[in-house]
This record gives sequence, C-alpha cells and structure tokens, in this order.
Amino acid sequence: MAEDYIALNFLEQIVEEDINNGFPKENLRFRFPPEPNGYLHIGHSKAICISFGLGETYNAPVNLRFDDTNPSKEEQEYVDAIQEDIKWLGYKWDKICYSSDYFQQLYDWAVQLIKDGKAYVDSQSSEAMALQKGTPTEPGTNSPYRSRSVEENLRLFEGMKNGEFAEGIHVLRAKIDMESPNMLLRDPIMYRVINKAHHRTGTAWNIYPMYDWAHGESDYLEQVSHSLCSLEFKPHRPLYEWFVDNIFTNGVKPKQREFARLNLSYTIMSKRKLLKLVEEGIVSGWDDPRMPTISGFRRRGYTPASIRNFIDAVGVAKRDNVIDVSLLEFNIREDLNKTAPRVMAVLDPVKLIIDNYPADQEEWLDAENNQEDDSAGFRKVPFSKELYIERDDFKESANNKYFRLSIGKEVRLKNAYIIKGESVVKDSQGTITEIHCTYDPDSQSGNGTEASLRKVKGTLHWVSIKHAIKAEIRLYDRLFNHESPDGNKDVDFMEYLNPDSLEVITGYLEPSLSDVKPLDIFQFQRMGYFNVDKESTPSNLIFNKTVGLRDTWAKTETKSTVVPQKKEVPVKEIPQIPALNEIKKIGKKLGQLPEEKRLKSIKQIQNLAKDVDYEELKELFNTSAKKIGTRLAVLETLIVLIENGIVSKDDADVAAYLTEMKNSGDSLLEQSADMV
RNA sequence: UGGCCUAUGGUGUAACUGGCAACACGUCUGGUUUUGGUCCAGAAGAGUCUAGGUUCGAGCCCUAGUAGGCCAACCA
Repeated sequence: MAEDYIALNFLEQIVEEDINNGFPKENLRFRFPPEPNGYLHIGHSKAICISFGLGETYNAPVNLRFDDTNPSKEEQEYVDAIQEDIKWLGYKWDKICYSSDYFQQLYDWAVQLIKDGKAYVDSQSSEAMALQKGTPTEPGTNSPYRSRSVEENLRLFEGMKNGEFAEGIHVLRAKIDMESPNMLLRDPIMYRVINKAHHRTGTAWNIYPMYDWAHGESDYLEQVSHSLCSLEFKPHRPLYEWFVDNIFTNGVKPKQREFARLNLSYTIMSKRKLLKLVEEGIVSGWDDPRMPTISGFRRRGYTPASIRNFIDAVGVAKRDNVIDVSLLEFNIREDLNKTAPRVMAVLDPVKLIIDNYPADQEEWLDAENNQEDDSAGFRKVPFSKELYIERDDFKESANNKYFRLSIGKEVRLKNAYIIKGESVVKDSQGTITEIHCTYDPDSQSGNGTEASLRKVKGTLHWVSIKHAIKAEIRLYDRLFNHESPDGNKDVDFMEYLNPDSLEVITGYLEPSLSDVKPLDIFQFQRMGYFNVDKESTPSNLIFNKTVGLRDTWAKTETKSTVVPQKKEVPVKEIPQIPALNEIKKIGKKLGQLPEEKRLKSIKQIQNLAKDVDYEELKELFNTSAKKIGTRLAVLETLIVLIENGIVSKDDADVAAYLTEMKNSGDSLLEQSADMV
C-alpha cells in the first residue's frame, strides 16, 4: 500500500475521499465555466487542466459552460476563441453549455424563492443599498423594502422581466442576513435590469441573473459534482450553498472548492488589463506572441504539451504564488528539443570568405535534421566560398575561454569544414566587414578522414550567402520590466511596460526553409527555437523567436564583464523583520554552530541589538534551558543594551538573569555573562 | 475594528492515520558532445513564520501571536 501511494493534490484528495465515502464514481462530473469577455490566458489553463484533468483521470464528463450572464461585456468572438484554445490544449468537453440556457429555469426558481419569502424586490438606488450594506467591520441594515408582500414582489419582478422598468429602478435580492460577517450574505442581488441584447438570447430578457445566483444553479442543473474555482470565490461558498439548498430537490448536489490561481512573474493575468493592452495597440492583438494568452503562446511556438507539463509542474495548492517564467521556458525547451528540426540561420551576419576555396565551386553537404531523433534523417545544405556567420562568433583576438573563431585559431563550420581565421577587413569606422579564413579540404564532416575527426574548440553555424534566403525575424522580450506588474496598488501596471519587448530584424536562412508553413517550428542551431508566424508567406517569411537555447556562455560572459552588479533581488519588497525576531531566528541555531560561524552570527546579533526594545527582550529571559542558542542570543542582545545604557546591569531583573546565566552550566553562556 | 484563507530552500509543490523534510525549476562543479544545446555524474541551498503546549517523537495536532491574501461591483 505504502509503495504505490502517489501524492495527490488537495482537490484530488477531496474527490478521492468522496468516492471512499460512497459517492458513485459514475456521478463524477466537472465543468470549466469561462465568461466570454476575453481570451483565455495561461492562468485559465491551470483551471482547465485541473477540471479537464480530473475528468481524464476519472473518465468523467467535463462541461464547457459559458458563464454569459452579463450581456454588456460578452461577445461571440470570445466564445469561438475559447473553444479553439481548449481544443488546442487537447481537451474534449462533454457538452457545451451556456448559463443563458437556464434563464427560464432560473426565473422560475426565483419566483419560487419570492413565494417562499426568501427573495424580495428592492427599489432603492445602488448608493442607498451600498450604504445599508455596512462594511466588513460593521453590520448592515435592512432595506425598507425588505418586507414587501409576496404579491407585490411577484408583480414587480414580473414587471422587471417584461421591461416595464428602466435599469437601476428595481433589483431582486435574496433575503438572507444583513448582519452576516460575510458581506456576500447581506441580501445579495440576484437579478438586475439590463436593456441590452444578449449574444444568444437577443432581446428576450430584460433581467439578467448575477453570478452567484446563476453559478451554483447551473452546476446543479448540469449535475456537476465538483465545481472548482479560484480562491477569490471562497467567501462565495456559503452563498453558493444557500442558493443550491433552497432549490434542491434531488440528484447530485454540487460542491464548490477553491484553489490558488496561477501567477507568472513579469506578466499580468487580468483580462481587463490584457484587454487594455489590446485596445491601446500596445500589442497586435489577443494572440500577440508577447501576450500570456493561450493563443499568444500558440502563435509564439509553444506546444500544448509544454503548457500541460508546465501546469503539471506548478502544482495545485491554496497559497498565493508567483511562478518563475524560467519554469515555462524549461518546459517548452524540453518539448521542442525532442521534436524540432535543426536548421541553420544567421541573425546578425558578418561575411566570411574562404580564401582557398574555389570561387565557382559549391557543394551540397549532408546535415542531420535532429540528433535527438534518429528517424529525422538528413537534408542537404549548400556550401560555397562566401558565407555569413554570426558577428558574435568572431573576435580578432580572444583568450582560450572563447570557443569561437579568431585570427590564427581553428573552428569547425557545422556540417562542413574546419577553418582557420586569417585576417579581417574593416570599414572606416573600424567595423569588421569581411573575415578571411582558409579551410582544410580534408576535414569535411563525416568523411571519416583523420582530418575530419580532428577536435577543435568550437563549431559555428553559417549560411552560404549565394543560397541564403531572407526572413523577417521577430525577437521578443518580456512585456513588463517588473516581476509583478500589477502587484503595486500605487503604480499603474502600464508604467512597467518594457519598451523593447519586440525587436524585428532580418535573418539569413538556409534554403531548405523556403517552403515552410505557418506554425512550423525549428531550432535555429545555437540560437533558439523559432516558429513560422501566422502572417508569414513564401515571399515574405516571418519567424517568431519562441525561446532561446539555454546559454551558459552568455551567462559566464556577462558575469565576467558586469562583475560587481550583485544580482538585484527582484523588486519584491522584503518586509522589514523586527530586529528581535531576526535575532531569535539567528539564535536558534547558535548552539550548534562551529566557533567561526557562531562568532559571525553573534556579530549580526550585536548589530541588530541596537534596535531592540528592552521590555520586549525581557520576555525572553525565561527561555527554556535546553534552548542554548536562543538563550545565548538573548544574552548577547542584553549585553549590547547594557553597553548602550538602555538598561543597567544593576536592574533587579537583569542582575538576576545574569546570575542565572553565570551559573547555567553552559560554558558559552557563562563565558558571555562573565564579560559584563 | 469583523469574517474567511494561507505560511516548508531563490521559485513552485511533496511529505499518505505524527517517524531521518523529498521532487522539479533555478544556481554551481565536472564529464560527453560537430549546437557553450541535449545527455551524464555530482554539489550547494530550508530544519518547515514566532512563542508556548501535547507526545518517546511535531512541518503535520492544540493555544496565542506575527505576516501576507481575499471580502463592502446592479462584474465574473
């Protein structure tokens, strides 16, 4: 039993428990309930993977339900995009549902609640109602309309439905408890009048249900067993249950449970804010490759597997989290490494001339498509006298940490020959315009000669100038410069926009790339993964940089040049820990530290001690005797306070304490106490 | 000043009815390599927010703090 235990997340444990308690497995049903008012983002993919994932593991149906109860924000475009994204992720829903399908049933139930005396029509302004609602710390007060007769409520509610009232005149409220500590239970609004056409029901309705009234009832109608949502709905749960309990007759009673939503560093996850980026033209659309939307990632070259693996790695729990983008990047690299064909492309070209290669000669050499995949085969790449290589791959003179081309040194041209740097030509500005080299004709890749097997320090990618094809290359950087762009209430997230998030350059590609199709993905060797943009055409090729290769060289290089800049801890503000807490923390291990480290820690403590209040410290005088470390820290702190004249060593409590320490039987304590 | 939730290496998650704090990313070494990629081997990094308590034994249970989050839309 113990060996085959697999760690379940807390939601899986809940389902598992329910099954163990007799809930029939075949009644399991889940749902994903997006509001069609924007595109799905990477945060939604967590919710999708949770509910659809549970569906897969239990072979249970999962509904896709559009939570379309607010006609003023919702559109068909979003309905279509959402479906495409879920399908692309590889999930299949059982039924497509719409909350709007339940408008009539919801209305009938509302009438029933009115008849039961559990709902009433309120006719105050929203301001007046807000006032009566109270605050989180003060109870609310009842509406003067709270005790309207059932008949009047019924008449008014029907009038609302029939369009007899303008928006804002009347609302239907549940009659629960205006004094509840849970604000949501203070007679929540169930229906409001909205005179706007709905994307599905047209003008049939003049009243629309609020989220809380519609959601649980929709779950119940669909017989959803576990309704999983993010943590901010936790306080809604009692309301969810109140509504369901009041209309429940038989069948499965749905159960809401909440998990922490996903946050990604350096990005925002609010649909409202993403919409703003789209509307203000900061990005080209919801699917701009810089957007954290599922469609943006798709366009950027991310694969469904990479996103699902990412979500899997992230886990499910209940605490606030910020996932480092590097985890996402790891997952896309891991997936693409296995599958992406390797090609050669030069993005920042400098001309390389092979002096001893015949001017009129060209060769078509064999190149392996993917060394991670034996079945990927080979292709031909053209080689000639004049090539492009990356400007970064040459230095006139370099130390032996540099594995690339320099004068007098040898490197291999990938899939081709070993060359040796000979000379350079520069323009008047001193910029290198040509690099001249010689090649070893016997060293051709794969021909098995001794020369071809010679080890050289590095290998460069290249393209033959004559054969190269041009392409527009779009390089992306993070959209925001701040780790949590919407984490600061005082600063508008737009201020953190990275002005350099998009760079467009021209790249030179090997000719095998001339017939690519949108969304094809390649590894440009030594550079990164790139995919063909959806706007690309054969006459105007466009590639997106999906993600760079891991680059330990770039890391060591910047490290040695930028040396002193101690990597600034990302802006996340570290709260100032009160000095005494810090001391206690350090003190805890003090007893078991080796001499040298202990002295260092004590120095730290002495430093912090300046900010310690004596009264606070005094409470620690009776720390239990077995906690040597904490006792020592307290003692050292006290000594500083005495030295600074904050407290006298003749003070009764202090003197008693010092005596106790001197006779504590611990050499460290005694030693320190003796110094006073 | 109310209610609810949360607290484990830099980050994220584990630790099954209390039993040597584990995994992944990231970081650092070294090896392999015709990608400074991949792969392989290894290392450092927390003693579980604090203080008490229960227990032979606490990350887990109890009490009290502290810190952070959520809640006062006719949004979802």
